[in-house]
Amino acid sequence: MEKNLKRMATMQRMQSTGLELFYQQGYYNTSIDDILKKLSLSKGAFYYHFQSKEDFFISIVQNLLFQKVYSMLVEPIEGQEDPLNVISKSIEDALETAEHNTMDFGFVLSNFITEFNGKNPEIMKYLMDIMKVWEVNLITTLQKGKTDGYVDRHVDSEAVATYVISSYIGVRTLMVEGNSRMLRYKYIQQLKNYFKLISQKAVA
Amino acid sequence: MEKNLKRMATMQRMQSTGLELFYQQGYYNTSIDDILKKLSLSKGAFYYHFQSKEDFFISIVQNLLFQKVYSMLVEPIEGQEDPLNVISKSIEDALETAEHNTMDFGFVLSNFITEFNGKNPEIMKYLMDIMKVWEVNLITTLQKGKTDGYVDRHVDSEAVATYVISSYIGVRTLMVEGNSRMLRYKYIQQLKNYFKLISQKAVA
DNA sequence: CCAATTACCAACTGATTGGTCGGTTTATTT
DNA sequence: AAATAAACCGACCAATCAGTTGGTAATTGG
Repeated sequence: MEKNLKRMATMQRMQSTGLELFYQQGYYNTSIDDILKKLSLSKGAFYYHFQSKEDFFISIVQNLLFQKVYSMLVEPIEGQEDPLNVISKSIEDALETAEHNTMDFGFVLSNFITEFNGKNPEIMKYLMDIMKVWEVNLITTLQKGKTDGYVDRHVDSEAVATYVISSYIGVRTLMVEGNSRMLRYKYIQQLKNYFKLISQKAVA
Repeated sequence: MEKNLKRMATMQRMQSTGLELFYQQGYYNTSIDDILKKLSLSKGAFYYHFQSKEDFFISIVQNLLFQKVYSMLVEPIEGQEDPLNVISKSIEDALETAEHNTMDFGFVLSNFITEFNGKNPEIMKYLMDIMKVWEVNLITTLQKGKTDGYVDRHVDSEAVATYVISSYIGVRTLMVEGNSRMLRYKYIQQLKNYFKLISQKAVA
C-alpha cells in the first residue's frame, strides 16, 4: 500500500505543477520538459505515470480542475437561501482570488475552453461538462429562489444563468491586463444592479 | 507603382489567410507553412515581405483586425441617437455573424487576448488598444445618451461599458460549443432587460 | 537478505518549427 | 534587348517537441 502512496504523491505533484504551467503558458505552449524541469524529474518518470500529454491533461481536468470549480462556484451556492446574494458573493470571491494573482478556476476553465476550441473535441467535452455543472447549479438555485420568494417568478432562470456566467467569464478576460481592481468594482456594481431587477418585487 | 500594387496584393493575401488560420487554430498552433501551403507560396516569399512571424501578426492586427472591429462595433454606434438600442443592435449583429460561422471580430480579438496573455506583452498592447477604442466609444455614446435623455443620469457609464463588453465576450466564449442559437437568444433577452434598467425613467 | 517489482533516469528518435540563404523567375527600366 | 531590380523558390539549419527505450536505484514482500 505504501507504494501506491508514493505513486499518487508523484502523480499529484506532476498534476499540480502541470495545471499551473498549462494555465500560465497554455497547453500547447507548455512542454512536458517544462513541467519536469520544475519538479527535477525526468521524461521517464512522466511516461511511467501517464500515457501521453493528452492523457495527463485530462487527468488534471477531472481530478483537479473539476474539484476546484466545484468547491469555488458550486458548493457555496448549493441549497442556500437568498440565491442572488450567495451567487454574487461567490463571484466576488472568485474575482478577488483573481486579483491576488492566484488561480481562479472558473477562469482557468474558460481559458482552456478557448484554447481547445476547434482543436480537441474530446478535451472540450470534459471542459464543457464542468461548465455545465456550474450552469445547472445556478439554474436550480435560481428556481428554488423563486419558490422561496427571493426571485421574481417571471424571470427566465436559464437566461439569467447564461448572462451571469457570460459576464463573469468576460470580465475575467478583461482583468488579465491591468486595473483589475477597478474592473472588478464596476463589474460587481452592475451585477448587483442587474440582480435587483430580477429579485422579488416588493408589493407596494 | 505597379510593383507596389503586386507587393501589397500578395501581402494582403497572406494577411487575410493568416488571420483566418490564426483565429481557427491559434497563433502558436499555426505554422507559417500552413499559411503558405494554402496560398501555394514559399517560405522565401513570406520572409521577403515580413520580418518575422510576430511582425506578420502585428501587421494583421493593425491593418485587418482593427478595421474590422471598428466597422463592426464602433462605427454603427458612433454619434447615433438612442444609444441603448444601437448598442444592443450592434451586439446582436455580431452574435448573428458568429452563428453563421463567419468570424465575428470582437471575439477574434478576445480570443487573441486570451492566447497572448502572459506570453507576449507587445502584442497584448496592440490588442488591448483595440479593446480600448471600443470601450471608449461605448462610454462616450452612453454619456451622450444621458444628455439626450435616453440614459438615466445616475448610471455609471464606464461600469455599464465594462459590463456590456464582459458579457459579450463571455457569451461568445460559451457559443463556441453547440446550441449557440439558444445562447444568443437568452443572452440578448437579458441584455435588453438590463438596458431597461439603465434607460431614462419615464416620469409618472 | 534477496529477488522482484516499482519508480525513476537520460540519451535518443523522428517530426515540426521559425528562420536563412543562394539562386531563379518575372517585371520594369533604359 | 540588355540590365537591373523586385518577387519568389525550396533546400537547408538549429532548436524544440512528444514519445521511446534500455538501463539503474529504491522499495517491498517472501
